[in-house]
Amino acid sequence: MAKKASDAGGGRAQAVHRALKRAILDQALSPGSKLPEDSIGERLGVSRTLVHQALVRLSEEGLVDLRPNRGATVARPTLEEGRNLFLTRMALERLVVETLSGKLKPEQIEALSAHIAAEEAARTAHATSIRLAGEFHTMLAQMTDNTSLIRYVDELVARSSLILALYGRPHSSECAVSEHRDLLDKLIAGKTEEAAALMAHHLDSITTRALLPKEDSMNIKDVLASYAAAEGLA
Amino acid sequence: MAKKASDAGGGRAQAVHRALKRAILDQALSPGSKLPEDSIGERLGVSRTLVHQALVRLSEEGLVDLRPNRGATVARPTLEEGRNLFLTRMALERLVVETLSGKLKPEQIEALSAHIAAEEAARTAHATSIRLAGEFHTMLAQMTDNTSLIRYVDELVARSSLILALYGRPHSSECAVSEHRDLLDKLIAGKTEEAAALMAHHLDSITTRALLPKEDSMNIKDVLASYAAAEGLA
DNA sequence: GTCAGAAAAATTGCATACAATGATAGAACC
DNA sequence: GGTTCTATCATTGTATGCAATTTTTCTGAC
Repeated sequence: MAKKASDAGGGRAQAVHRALKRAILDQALSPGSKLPEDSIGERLGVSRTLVHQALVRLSEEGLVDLRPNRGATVARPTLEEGRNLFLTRMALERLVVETLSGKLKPEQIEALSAHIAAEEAARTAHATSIRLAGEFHTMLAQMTDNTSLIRYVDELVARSSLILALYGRPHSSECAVSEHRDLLDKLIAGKTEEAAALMAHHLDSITTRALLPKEDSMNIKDVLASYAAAEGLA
Repeated sequence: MAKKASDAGGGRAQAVHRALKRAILDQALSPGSKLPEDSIGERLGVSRTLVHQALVRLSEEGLVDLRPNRGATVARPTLEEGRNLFLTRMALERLVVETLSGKLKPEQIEALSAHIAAEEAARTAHATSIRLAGEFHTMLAQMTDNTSLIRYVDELVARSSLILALYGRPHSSECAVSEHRDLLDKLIAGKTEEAAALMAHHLDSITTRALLPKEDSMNIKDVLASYAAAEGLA
């Protein structure tokens, strides 16, 4: 008989890692949330050991802040980190585009096309929209067959989701879907430079569209600051 | 009182990770070597738990091959992985160069210059030569203040060392030192494109110079294959 | 009411212990 | 002699337990 479904794809350690990662990216755990090892372990039915390992790994991936002896929290990347992250993404995804341009196989084109359709269908659901948009980029990376490239793009896309969740405007990812389709067209046609430019523009517009603090994500200090100013205080 | 020197820079878990990483990169542990958890733990004076965590982490970084329930070995990257890895490096280090060009501060220039001098001094010692050459690239990355970029370049440089150790010709890194100095000059002068081109050429020449199997690293099958061909067999 | 200090609780870091999986060696059989 | 089955051993994967550190709560003074 097969192993338990929850173990799919590796040991339980990896399962815990995936579960937490998924929870963070789905914003079920919002940035800044505390992540106590034993309550997580209890909830997931594993020991603290495995949760600890998963948290360490997530902190290496930048999804979790881990301060020694003081516990883990869901990461709250700064705007500066966000901008740097998108710069790195751009460098890597340019390589993805260059690698793939004119070399996509029919079934790959099929899969990408289907995914874009799914993105269009999910345009209203904000959270899944972000997820699907990210998955498009990881799909592209996957097709390069370059393991380090795949890993890094995956990580950066995941962190990007976190950043978009933190700083993104409500409807910032809507326009991106058409850009995905345009990009795919250029890739199929083998127009490498145009595709690369499109990818650069795509990521740049995500950055500039999103990387401005949205109103309701301001912290208490910021909120009070404006009231204080209005009253001539502090 | 300060902590024990061996703990410097984080918990013991990280100390174990650094120790193993260093041992691998120094080729004290050669590619393919078995890495049993308890003997390592005994030797380092820590429990298997920490060794296990370090090995998992190293496997994520590509320095260790970890097969479930079958133990860890020092990674033996394939030539294909090596080529892909250098492609990824090129994409990222181009970003490093673009970020740094014309913006190096005097003390940074000083540090880089001193490092290049050290490389020249160590030209005879093959192992340290590889290490110093790598450190030059990680120093550059560090100066970008882009944390994801730093992390990925660090990782790729480390893996590159492994690959050079496996496939590099005995004296393949000698010429690279002068290229480092040329690159620094272009960076200081702010000639971004020239610097980027130089970096590309630098990495490319490392690749083509090194990524051909050296004679004594061929495995039995390969060795026999050439004999078989010479005799008109198989 | 607030502030400082101390005791208690909660939480992490690590080691040890146990269970499960794979490797190895020996015996039985062909 | 070689092959297969089995029993033993070695090694990993995970849980539990203990010590250390941090946070919280309680107490008492001002």
